[in-house]
Amino acid sequence: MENLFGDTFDLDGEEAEVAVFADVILPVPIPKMFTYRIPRSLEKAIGIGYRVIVQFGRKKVLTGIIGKVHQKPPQAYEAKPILEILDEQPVVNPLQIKFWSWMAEYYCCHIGEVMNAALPSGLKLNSESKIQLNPEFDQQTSSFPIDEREQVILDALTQKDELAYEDCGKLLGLKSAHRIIKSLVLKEAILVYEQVREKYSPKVENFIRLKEPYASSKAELEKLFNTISKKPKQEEVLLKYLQEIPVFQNSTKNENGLNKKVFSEAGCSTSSLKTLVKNEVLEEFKVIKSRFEQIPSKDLEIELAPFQKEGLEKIKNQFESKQTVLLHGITGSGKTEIYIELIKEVLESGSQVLLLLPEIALTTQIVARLQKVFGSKMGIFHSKYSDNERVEVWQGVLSGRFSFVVGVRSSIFLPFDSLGLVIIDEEHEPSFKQFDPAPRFQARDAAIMLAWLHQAKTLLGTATPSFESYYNAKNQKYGYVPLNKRFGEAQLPEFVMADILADKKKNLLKLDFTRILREKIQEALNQQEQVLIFQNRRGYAPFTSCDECGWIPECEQCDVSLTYHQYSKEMRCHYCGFKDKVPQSCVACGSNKISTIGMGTERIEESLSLLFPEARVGRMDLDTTRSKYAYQKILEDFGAGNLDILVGTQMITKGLDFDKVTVVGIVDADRILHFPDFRSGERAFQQITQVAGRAGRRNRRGSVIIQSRRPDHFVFDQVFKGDYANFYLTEMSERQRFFYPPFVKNIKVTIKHKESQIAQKAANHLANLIKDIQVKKIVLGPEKSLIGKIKNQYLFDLLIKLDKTGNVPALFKLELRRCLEELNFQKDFKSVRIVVDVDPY
DNA sequence: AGCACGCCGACT
DNA sequence: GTCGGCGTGCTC
Repeated sequence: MENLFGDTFDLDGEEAEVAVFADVILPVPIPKMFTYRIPRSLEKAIGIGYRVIVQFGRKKVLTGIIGKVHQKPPQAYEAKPILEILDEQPVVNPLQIKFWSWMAEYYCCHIGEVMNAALPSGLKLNSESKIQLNPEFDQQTSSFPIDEREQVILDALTQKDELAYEDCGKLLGLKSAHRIIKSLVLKEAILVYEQVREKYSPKVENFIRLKEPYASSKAELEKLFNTISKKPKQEEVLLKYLQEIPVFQNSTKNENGLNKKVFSEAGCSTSSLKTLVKNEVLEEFKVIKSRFEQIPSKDLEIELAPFQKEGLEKIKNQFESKQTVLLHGITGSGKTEIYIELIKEVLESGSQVLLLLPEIALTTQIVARLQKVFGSKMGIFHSKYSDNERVEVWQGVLSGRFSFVVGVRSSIFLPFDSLGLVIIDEEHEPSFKQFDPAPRFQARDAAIMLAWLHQAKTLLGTATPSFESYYNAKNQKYGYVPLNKRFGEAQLPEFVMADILADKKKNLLKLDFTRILREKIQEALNQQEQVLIFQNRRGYAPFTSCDECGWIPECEQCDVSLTYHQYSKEMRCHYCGFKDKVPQSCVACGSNKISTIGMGTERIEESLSLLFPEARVGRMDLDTTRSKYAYQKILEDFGAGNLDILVGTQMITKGLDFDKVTVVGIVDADRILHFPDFRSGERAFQQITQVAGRAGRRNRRGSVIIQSRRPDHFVFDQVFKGDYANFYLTEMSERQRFFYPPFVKNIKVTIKHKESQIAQKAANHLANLIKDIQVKKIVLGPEKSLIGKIKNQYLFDLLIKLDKTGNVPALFKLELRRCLEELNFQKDFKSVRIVVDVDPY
């Protein structure tokens, strides 16, 4: 109750009659939180970050997260109650809610979408609509007639207590049983309800132990052996147990028991085991096991080279005044050792550490190395992890089991509460940017924000900084620490340009390989050394075409040709997932001369086998590393010397240290260079430098052979000299002249509709609305998207180049939201979908 | 997004 | 009539 001054006061010493409300974040793309009423019974046990179950809409039940607790009743509607609280402790902390809100605002999406990306789906609950018989219902006395199909449902419900909504349709052979169910509900014959199920299930293993009195009395045990001596199978089981668990030496050993699978592995009879359990000699019990092994940490002393020590000190110095530091260390300069030292120090101070790695680097040596140092306090967050594994990492961070996490892009969402340091390794990697779905965030930038929220430091490490980061370092926004020496005085490789066109003219180009590259490979093979061949993935998608007329199978719903998937032997659309059989004859001319051309790497692999029949050639790309451990296996093979040549995409450039690699070849550098994108120069520099870094580490000088049609391009020269700074300056003047990032902020808006005309009109209209926003900017387009149609939706793009100064971007985004609302308000454009991508790639 | 509701054409 | 296809509007 409120008095005149707005104060609350107690009635008879009881608690004030003020209802408590919660703003709940729900996984729906609606730009707000939803206010629910907290029932009295739950008031004490609720706060920010708890998962709750609420009803949303007519019937659907959803998991949400409490974003705010307050006492302001909503004006326009009656708040529904929270149905249930799922947790004893919050699974999300207030800092995370702040982080989510920031992300939604910055990347122009909804907080529900952020939550969707942040929570492992094992923590999200789904509800399923079910029906059951209404206990009040009696068909005899009911005044409603039940028709034939309704009877089918009712009969089914006498067999089973409940039926899933979807199954009712199947039962009747209908697409949807909606009408029937509705009618039955109206007749009060059935009840509809929502069933929620927890998705996460802990890993449970069965254990066996000896029961009393045998466990504590030798005499009893001897008696037992006498009685079962005629049953050799049972005796064997018992002996196996006693052999593994010396019961009388240590009674706790028996308490903990023996994993049941030990018996089956030892070939003991499982039925005898069962009998012993039944006869109460042994007992079976369940133990919840972590999905992650316990690994002891060895406090390995790592001796830093003097230049690394110096680098470390510089980083720490710069952290005094700067939140973020860019560590620009050439390949082989030993950034990992520096990370380890820093991580150790921060962990000792009691704070948490997050190390972000690009996806493809996560399966490599660096992780194994870190694990040796940090053991079980290090959590790994993988993109190939199952749902259950993700939930366990999440809970591990929550419980404090993991104070240090190494992970991919999405690990910025883990429930850290006291980060002290965030490291982003390979900071320049474009894979830190999420394209689809929303939130379309750049994990590096988001991590810097996250660190700021924690008042933590951020270290960006790379051999080839992104221009954005280097620019920030130059402008004193970030600290900057260069590391120019290679560990162990390893030499820079020798660079050789191979002119594709010149060789072609002289007929020296064989199966895409120039003479010089072939010679270098042969040399290496003769010396028992290894070779890496790099092929860019872009532009080498596998496809199928007709040899007679050139027909290429295309997706019916999208503007792209179908790609050939070797492992499943089918044609697939990358954009909508459409699948088709590999065509046996040409649809256009009927010819049966259809050929399928695989990935670029596949072709290169074949060519190499033909050119060097004695060499053992391996391949590593998306196709060959689809399974969880395939990646490691190929690398192990190569590392052990079971392969002479390894062909691969980007993957082979990540964190590999193979001493025996002396030759690195880039088959087609032009594909990297001439990509229609303002970042293509930057990318080319980065990729070539990274690939080159794999050549000749320790004591041998390696060679890097680059094949190109334009060997005189200035990028190559700059890469050879390792002259990043100069290359940066050249490119940056271009970017400044043509208004590219980092001089402006790019925002891409994509307009989608299933009718080309409407999409175009809407795009034009939106462009005009945006042009009217009163900030400094350039609006380009609308233009048909690179891929004009996806999933039967026509796409048009707008690109906004925005002044970055002050609060212009924030202001603009606010106005942009208004424009989008205004557009969708017009009745012609009601079903137009719009996607906003801030800082697109 | 997901789901209901309502309107409409097609087919028994 | 009844099925199922879509467009539209709403969700605390």
